Amino acid sequence: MASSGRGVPAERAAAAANDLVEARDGVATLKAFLLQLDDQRAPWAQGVVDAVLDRLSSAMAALDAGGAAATGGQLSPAAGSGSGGGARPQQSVSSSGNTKKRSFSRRSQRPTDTKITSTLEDGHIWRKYGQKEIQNSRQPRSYYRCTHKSDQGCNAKRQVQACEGDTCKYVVTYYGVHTCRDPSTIPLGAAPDRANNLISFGATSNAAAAAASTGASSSHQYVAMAADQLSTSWCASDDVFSFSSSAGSLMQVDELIGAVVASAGVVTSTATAGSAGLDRGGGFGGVAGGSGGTGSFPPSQNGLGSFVVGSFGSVGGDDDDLFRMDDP
DNA sequence: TCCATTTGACCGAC
DNA sequence: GTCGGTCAAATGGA
Repeated sequence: MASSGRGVPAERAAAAANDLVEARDGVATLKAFLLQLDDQRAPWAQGVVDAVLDRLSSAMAALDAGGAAATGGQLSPAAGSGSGGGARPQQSVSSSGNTKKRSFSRRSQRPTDTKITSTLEDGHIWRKYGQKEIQNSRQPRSYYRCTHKSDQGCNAKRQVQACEGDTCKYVVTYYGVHTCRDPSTIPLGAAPDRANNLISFGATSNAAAAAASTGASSSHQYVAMAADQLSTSWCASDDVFSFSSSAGSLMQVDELIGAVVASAGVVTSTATAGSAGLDRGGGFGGVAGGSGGTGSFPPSQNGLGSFVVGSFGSVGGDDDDLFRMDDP
């Protein structure tokens, strides 16, 4: 990419790569800190951090690979399957003649989001296609794909597994993004596919919803404002990660956020509000299900109802990643 | 009859 | 060789 004619100049790509390295290191430090937390929300926070790490690694790999992505690399989790629907290579019959034999790629996707929730509803319609007993886990894992896979080629998937400690809660891992256009799940109508650089926090999420619902053209301003809050309000809230009592942690997180935002270029991204590309399925605090407003699903216990949408600048990615920031 | 779920088997990644 | 993700036939409900 960096060397491509239409891509970012090589020197800028190198600088972005360096920033990504720093951001990744910061997230790694943050993760190490989370491992020491004795808080019930720590696993959730770690999941968020892992998702961030995945995205950063993906972005770095994309930069490193340069134009390799065009050669069919596995850097883009959604691109491989994409809107083409049945991109999965299938061999209908093997040498044995068993019609059940087939070929498919596995683990080619990175999680686009991971969250812990008390309900399986997320505003999207899922179809279960498998369940599996997982090693070292008493809870089976269920596999879902978007019900619109067949008719619209939507390749969004999710995995659901009950929490070990609290079976009333579920660990939901999302893969890919919804490309479907179900009016019942995407109330805002058609919109650009890559409107994924939207960040909202706290009360600002209302503004996000409002901006989105109205298709506001000032999305850049909104993103800039939200990004600013990312480095300030977020870290100051006890409702998020419960960091504020730990001396030094705030600075660490602040640096991390700054690095992530700066490296990913969130503020300067070409976000467009009011997009169907926003993963409202994962967007618990968003406008899922048409119930309206923020925090409609599930109700946020602390009213924070915050989440992050976007792939931190969409460096080499086109996923609508969503990192929920409210209390699980 | 249609559609969603269940479940055993297949098969690629590790 | 093991594990886990996916397929597809079987099953059940509307």
